[in-house]
This record gives sequence, structure tokens and C-alpha cells, in this order.
Amino acid sequence: MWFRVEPRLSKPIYQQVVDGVKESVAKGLLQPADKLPSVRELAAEMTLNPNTVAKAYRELEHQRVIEVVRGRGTYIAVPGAIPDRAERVQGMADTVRQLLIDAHHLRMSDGELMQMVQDLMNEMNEWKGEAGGGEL
Amino acid sequence: MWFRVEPRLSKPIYQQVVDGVKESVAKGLLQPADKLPSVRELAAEMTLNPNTVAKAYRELEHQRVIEVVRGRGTYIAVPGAIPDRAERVQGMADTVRQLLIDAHHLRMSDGELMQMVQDLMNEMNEWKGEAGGGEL
Amino acid sequence: MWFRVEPRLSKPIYQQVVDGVKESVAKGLLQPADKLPSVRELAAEMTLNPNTVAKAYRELEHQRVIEVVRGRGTYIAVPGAIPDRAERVQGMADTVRQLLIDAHHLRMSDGELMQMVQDLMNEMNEWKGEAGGGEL
Amino acid sequence: MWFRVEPRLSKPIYQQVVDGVKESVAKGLLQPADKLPSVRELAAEMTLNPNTVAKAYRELEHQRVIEVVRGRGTYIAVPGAIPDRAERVQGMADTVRQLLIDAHHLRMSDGELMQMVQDLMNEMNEWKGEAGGGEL
DNA sequence: GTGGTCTAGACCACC
DNA sequence: GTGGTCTAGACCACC
Repeated sequence: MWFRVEPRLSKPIYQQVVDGVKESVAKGLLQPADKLPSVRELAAEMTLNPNTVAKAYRELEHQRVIEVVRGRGTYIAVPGAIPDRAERVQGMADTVRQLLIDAHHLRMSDGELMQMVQDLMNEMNEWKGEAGGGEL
Repeated sequence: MWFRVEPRLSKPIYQQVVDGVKESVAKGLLQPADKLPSVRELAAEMTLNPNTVAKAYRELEHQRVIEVVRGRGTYIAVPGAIPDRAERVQGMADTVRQLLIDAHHLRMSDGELMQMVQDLMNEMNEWKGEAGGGEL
Repeated sequence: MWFRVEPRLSKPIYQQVVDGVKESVAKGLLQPADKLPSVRELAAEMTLNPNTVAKAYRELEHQRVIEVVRGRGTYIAVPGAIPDRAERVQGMADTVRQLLIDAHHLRMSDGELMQMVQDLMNEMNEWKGEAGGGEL
Repeated sequence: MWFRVEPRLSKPIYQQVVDGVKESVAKGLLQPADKLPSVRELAAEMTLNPNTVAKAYRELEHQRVIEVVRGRGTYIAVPGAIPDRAERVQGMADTVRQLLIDAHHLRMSDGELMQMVQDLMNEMNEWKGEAGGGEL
């Protein structure tokens, strides 16, 4: 697969799988309608407990990142309507606030943090065919 | 106190206390050498178990956010040396990456996210005397 | 287990557990990747409260002596990078100074103390396969 | 006085006073029959609670480091008989063992630790008029 | 007054 | 099965 799982991290393994898939989608490595390995295949490939993978897939389906077609397989979902601004803001504000708090305690300046966000955005977008996926 | 605790959230209560104190420090509401309520006072005020508050204080001490003077009380720590750039980057990179992934799945554009970070920085800095607190 | 706990000593029980594990590691009785008993097992075996053992394990994890794999168990950590000389000196100097002070008040000569350190080093290293374990 | 007290350290203040006096004696800065400041004088000089100083003096008297002559004052004690070897060993062995354990976990080699003990012995002895006080 | 330790026991997430 | 969190309440050392 296109990501790794570290059992020793405190982040739960199923969550690492969820985030790994979402990262691949964000980078464009996985495109809408791409087929994912079955629960058992992925579990075997990564030497994980199938229950763990199944839980990750359930969570991804719930977040509408993937679609499970019974008897056929699992696919990256076609993105739905863009949620309105209020919804987007609500979903991100607490996370960004936490980021700013952590940055402060690491003694990182506002400018330095902005630069870092910019750099990692570029890194992320590099994976995509073109600039795509992120302009205002 | 200057923050609230929601027992129903999945974030552990002791962690909410940790983050609440760190947020107050980042906003400048709590300054170095300020005295914090005692474990028992804060527990009573927020109707938490003293052990839970003690755990939060222990974690804050470990992160060098506060200093415990035995038999006297607990104080906001004077910030130590600024960690070098590599350390700051290492500490934040994964968090920022996760932020970008989440933003993508909420269909938030890069520009929109930058704007949001900027806005929340301003909100955070408003609490301080002047804009201060973060330029390189 | 490979050490005992004396509740009547003034050294806190959880600290005795921490030191006991660290001593076993120093002697080579516990090797990297060895599995430790679970919190509940050790608590039962030593008739301690599980919370006390959990606190010791948390401290050991924080000191990077052990690694906790959630839902799987607890393991002796693989040692990380060797801290640089300045760090090692800083970590030990106060302890050695205290040792010298105590030795003086017990009327132990410098030579006698050196001999004692040497002897106990040998005792410690005996547990390992060969003399090994400490030369520069 | 010839030492400092740091209230923020986890070592109890009264213990810091005890150790400070013992260190001065070990270095020869305080000699048998030297007069110590009274409890109140020392408390005032160091801005400590008189109870704290009194507790330290009580402990020092119990360890036969000082002698309290009621109505006259407090003096550094004349050292008594040298305890026999078994007693000296018993008093130090656990401390040295703990030192070796800590050194191992700091990844300090046996040779390096020996060197450090030697260096700090020299540093300590420098304070004395001559080499004095420590040969086998 | 302050924080630190410990027991006892419930409940939960994760694998 | 594993460790993590939380409450409730006792007891202690320190200042």
C-alpha cells in the first residue's frame, strides 16, 4: 500500500489506516473510483488484524471517503457537494487553534508557522499531476 | 478559570485541562510566575476529581509549562531556551500534515486554509497587549 | 519478577518498580524487545494496586526504557542514540557529588570508594554474558 | 552561607540545607567546632521558614554532623570513631548501585563513570588546604 | 495550607 | 486479552 503503520505509536492502528488512506487521496495517489484491496487482502499485506482494517474501512465509509459495494468491493468515493463555508470553518477551527497553541509552546513564530504550512502544502501538491486541488 | 471542560467530549478531561492552561498561556492570559489554583481548588471549582487535576498538572510540569513548588503552590514557568529550528519543525510537521489532509477532505482550498490560520492567529494575538507575540 | 518491592521503605513503591526494571535492564536480565508482564499481571504477582504499576510503567515509558503497544503489551525498548558527553555529565554530576559527600561523612576514603564502585561494576557486569557492557 | 537553596527543585528545602552543610564540611569549608548561624539567623539570611531550618538542624544533629549546645549555639561536630568497613559498605552500596543503573541508562561507559568520579573527587579536595581527607 | 502516593474499583478503547 | 481514564477517599511529607 501507499502508507505505513507503526503499531508502537500511540495513535490507534485503525486510525493510522484511516489517515493513510485519506492522505493518499489528498495527494491524488488514490483517485475517485479506484478500487481498494479487500479487508483481508490489506490485513494480510500489512500483517494487521482483519478486525482492525474492517474498523478503518467502516470509519472511512462513514466519512464518505470510500464506498463499499457489497459483493463487488470497496472504492474511493466521488466527492459530494462542497460543504458550505460555515461547515468547513466549524470542522477546522478547533484543530487550527490547537495547532497555534502547540506552535506557541514550541516557541515557533507566526511567520515561521505560516511558512511551514505553505511548504507542506507545496509538498502535498507535488504529488498531483498538476498544481490542482487547492487554489482559492 | 479561563476555560471550560466538557466531560462528554472524547478528549480526556485531564487533557482538556492541559490544553486549557496552554491556551491561556498562548493568549497571554496567564503570564510567567502567575500562580495557578491549587489542585484541590481547581478540582472543586470545576467539579473534577483532584486526581484528574493532579494528572493534568503533572503533565504540564513535564512539558515545562508550569512549575510546582512543593508545599507552596504551582506557577506558570518562565520559558526556557528556544528550541532550534529542526526541533520545532519536527514537533509540528506531522500535525500540520494532518491538518492539510483534513482540510482537503472538507474541500477547503489552500488559500482558504491560509486565511483561516491567519484569522485565528489574529484572534489569539488580540488577547495580548499589542499584536506582538510571534514574529520572527 | 526479578526484583522485590518493600512497601515499608520511604522510596515510593512505584519508584521501586521503576528502579527494579531499570536494574534488570542494566544487568542484562531484561533485553530489548523482551515482553514485560501486563499491568494487571505484575500487580497481582506483587500484590500491588494496578494503578501503582501503571504509574511505574508510564514513568518507564517516559524515560524510554520500555515501549507500550496499545492492546498488545509492554516491551523493553531498543536503546536510542547515545546522548552526547555534555548531557551524560549533566545528568550524573549532581548524583556523584552527593555520593562523595555521603562517603565523606561515612568516613570512607576516596580509594575505598573507588574500589567499591569498581566492585559493584563487576557485580553488575557478571550478570551479562561476558564482562562486556561498559567500556568506552 | 556557603550554599544555595532552590525552592523549585523537587528536593525538599530542609534536605537541601542538610546537604549544603554536609557538602561544606566535606570540602573543609566548615571545620569541627566552627559555629553555625542560629536557626533564626540562617532563616532570615536565606529567606526560609524557621521551621524548615530547624528541621534541617535536627536532622544534621541526628546524623552527628553538628552539635547543639543549648543556650550557647550550634557547632560542627568533631568526627567520632570511624565506622567499620561493613557499616561503611552497607551505607553506600545501594547508593552506588543506583548510580550504576542511572549511568547505564544514560549510556555512560564504566570507564567514563570512573573518570567522572575521579574528577569530582579532585574538585572536592581542591577546596581543602592540602590533598588531605581521602587517601586509602 | 500545598502537592504526592496509594488503594479500590468502574468503565472504556483498542487489538 | 491489553493499557488508559476517572472517581472516591485515605494518608503522608513538606512549608
